Amino acid sequence: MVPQPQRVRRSSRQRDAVQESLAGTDAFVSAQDLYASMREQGNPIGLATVYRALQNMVEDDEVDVLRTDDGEAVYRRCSPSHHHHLVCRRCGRTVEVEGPDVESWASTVAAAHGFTAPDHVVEVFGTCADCTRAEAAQP
Amino acid sequence: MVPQPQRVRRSSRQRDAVQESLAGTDAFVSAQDLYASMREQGNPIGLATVYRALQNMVEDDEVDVLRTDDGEAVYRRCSPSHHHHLVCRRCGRTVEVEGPDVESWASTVAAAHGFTAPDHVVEVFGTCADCTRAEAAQP
DNA sequence: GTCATTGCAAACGCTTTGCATCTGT
DNA sequence: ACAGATGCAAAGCGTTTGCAATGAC
Repeated sequence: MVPQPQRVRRSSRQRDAVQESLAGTDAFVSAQDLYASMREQGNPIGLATVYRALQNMVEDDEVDVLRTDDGEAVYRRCSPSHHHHLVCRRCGRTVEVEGPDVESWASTVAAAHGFTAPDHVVEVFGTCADCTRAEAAQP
Repeated sequence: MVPQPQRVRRSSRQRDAVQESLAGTDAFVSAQDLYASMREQGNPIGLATVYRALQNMVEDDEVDVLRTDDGEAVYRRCSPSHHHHLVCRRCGRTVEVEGPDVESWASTVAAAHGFTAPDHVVEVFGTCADCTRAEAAQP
């Protein structure tokens, strides 16, 4: 495995703004959402710049990215170590969780079928406490 | 929960062809791939029809669908019961696996954070035996 | 001065939709 | 005959890219 050359990154107002915006939430947000909210807050930025900043952060393992069922990419700042997510299907709030059991289960299953270099994606969806309450009040 | 009205489906040459095409493989394939391979095999069909047929099958729980990292939807015929997938990242070959441990882990984690109605997505990726051999021969 | 970054608009690729036509029942 | 299915082309939508201008170091 190559240590990957890690391109030089210059800092800039826009890049910092994206990071800050991402730091301000616990939810997975799309590039479009970020773009819109940054503009609303009087923070001029180009859509392409948002995408490029996010791409860079993904490369640098500063954010997690996953695809929604309708194909949109959503991003979230994350801790650098391996982990999984518990995502509220209503409000998008996210909790990082660890699952040592899952890790071993995944590699066992892979090995049992002759698969090597196992990797896995585990996302748990649910309705968070607040939203469960909200749904009970107004279904 | 509503028993879902389950729309009427008429049979047709094209629809049957899509089903048959899906039945012939163990891999997750995209709508575009299906479209291309069906045409190659002298089976005229419209791209929109492929998409519509696949949508119907997903609604009827006849196929699984998931998104690749680049946002393409890929489909695979599946057994009706709950299960997870072990997918070869090289050739797309797929094995359905069960993971009772994972099920319980997911609901435990959800409950621990006050989340209700847990659901989860677990996909294990790896390189299958054949592809591991192929990679060793030609990296 | 050099080279990464930005913004815009155009290009892309996958997917969906409108609509007239065809077809299964 | 009625309602669903088809094909084509056009539209949608999120994302990427070309390119000239700008800004960091």
